[in-house]
Amino acid sequence: MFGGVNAKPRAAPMNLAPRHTHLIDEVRAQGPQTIEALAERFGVTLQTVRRDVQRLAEAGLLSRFHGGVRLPSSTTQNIAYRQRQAMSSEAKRGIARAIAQRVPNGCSLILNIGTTIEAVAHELLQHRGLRVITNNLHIAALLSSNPDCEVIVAGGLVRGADQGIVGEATVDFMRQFKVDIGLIGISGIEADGTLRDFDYREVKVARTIIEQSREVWLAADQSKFNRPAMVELARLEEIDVVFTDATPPPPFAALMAQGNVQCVVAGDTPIHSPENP
Amino acid sequence: MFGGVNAKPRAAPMNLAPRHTHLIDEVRAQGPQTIEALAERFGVTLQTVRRDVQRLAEAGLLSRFHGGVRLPSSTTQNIAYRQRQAMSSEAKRGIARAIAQRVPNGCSLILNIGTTIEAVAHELLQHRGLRVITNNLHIAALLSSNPDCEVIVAGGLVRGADQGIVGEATVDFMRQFKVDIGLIGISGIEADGTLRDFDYREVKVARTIIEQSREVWLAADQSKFNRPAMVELARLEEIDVVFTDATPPPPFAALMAQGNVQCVVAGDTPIHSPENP
DNA sequence: ATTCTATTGTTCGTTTGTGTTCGTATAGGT
DNA sequence: ACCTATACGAACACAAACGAACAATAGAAT
Repeated sequence: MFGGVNAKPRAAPMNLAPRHTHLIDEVRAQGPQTIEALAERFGVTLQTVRRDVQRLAEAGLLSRFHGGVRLPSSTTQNIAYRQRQAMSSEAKRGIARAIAQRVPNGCSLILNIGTTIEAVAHELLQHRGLRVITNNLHIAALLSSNPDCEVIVAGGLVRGADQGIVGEATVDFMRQFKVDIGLIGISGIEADGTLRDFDYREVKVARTIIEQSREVWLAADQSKFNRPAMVELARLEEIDVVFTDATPPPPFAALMAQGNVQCVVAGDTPIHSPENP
Repeated sequence: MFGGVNAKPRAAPMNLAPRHTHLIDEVRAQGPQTIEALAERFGVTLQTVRRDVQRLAEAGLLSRFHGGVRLPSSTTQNIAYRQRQAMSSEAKRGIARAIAQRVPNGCSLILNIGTTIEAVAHELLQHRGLRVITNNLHIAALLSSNPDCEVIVAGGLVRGADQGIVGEATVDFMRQFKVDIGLIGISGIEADGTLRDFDYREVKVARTIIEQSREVWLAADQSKFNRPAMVELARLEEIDVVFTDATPPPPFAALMAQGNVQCVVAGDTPIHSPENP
């Protein structure tokens, strides 16, 4: 044909070539890379790398800067605002990290409602072979983006306030499973050693989690100690490990010791890696 | 020389040829393969491999790129899903609006997986007194922000690609309920009147939805007609109303009439409000 | 036996990916 | 603020891969 003016039909639905996936892997593994380094790494032209990078950036998989690329800020996933909000608290993040470090790869977990627990889920994104059961929609959506994590969401009524799943059906559903670690958040711990929450439907779920877990961990920042709440959930003695961000006030140290409850204060504890962090 | 050594038991419309299975095994074992390598491996021409690969890719069993194929990775599927979500959004919205207009306030619904169904959920945000059961995380999160809507999410395994919930547990959970309207999406409707999908786990859920609904509505844009898919889900006669965005091609009008299936084409139909709009 | 259908091979026009060149935009130093 | 080295993106050329159409073949249905 002669130099006809071809109306370009617009290349829309492209699939990823193998080099594209390797390119992402490279950036994931090595951190930010220059275009030149990538070109040499794959034995192609600079222009070719630029084209690759442009597409990947358009798809939101990479973030480019003058001269190179890096991973997009905080792993691209469309996390809800309240989730970022949850992550923004330094104390929560510290607790979350302390917990995540002690979760071995390949184990089974139950995670329940609460912004602290959501922070933990975020820290678990890099773990491998986890099997997670949760009654928190945010956590389910977040962790299902980890291809190496099997996520099971509990059925039941969705609470509008925090997208938590509660109710009888949820309890029934949870009873089908038995996991290595049950991780729960809480509204308040009173001085008599009772754990309490506000929503009795959520309390029933938490109780079930305790029953169905071989080991029970509690995440509770310092504001929870001596905070009153309506419904009794459990007693401190039923917990195996408490994670918090500051040494608890007087009555609680004794209570924990007496109940044989281990207490981990995020930040100031030595980290002896469990199996394979 | 192609010695068709294997006697095929049945020449069903869309079954897996033996080479297809081997082809997937090969990719599973060896990783990404070029079309040329596969052609040589099986002693057939490039074009034949392309045809095989095209089918398998449509079924979601493989992911193809220029020059070859690989196993579909969860990131790949995720991208594909977002592209689908962005695609033909105008048609989807039209269908969604037509459906939402016919959903009376205060009724109970089941919504399943699919981008079109998600669009419907969007249009239902202003309805009041709905009770919605869904196995789609996006829909659950979306509708739970409507304070006047009771959302029940089904339990089960979360599929990474589209945050759909599938599996045995999901089916069991769904069986607890009986609703006014079951609304399902679909991958393809063949000319013989069978509704088909790609993921058999999702098919089981859809079947259950049909069983547990007093009335079954189907949302299917025009691209779904005559689109082949692997797993049979149901027959057209089991549907009460089909919602689409353009008059279906010839064979389907007759099929619907014969099966006593009402067909609503979004946009060109008069809207007689059902009970209370 | 014949007819029909599904699958494969063949051909050819079109699309896509890559390398090359060149004018423009950007970052960093003086 | 200026200047310069370097990165960037558009345009073109070429080869490989792709998909549609047609012909050939084997197996099943009649």
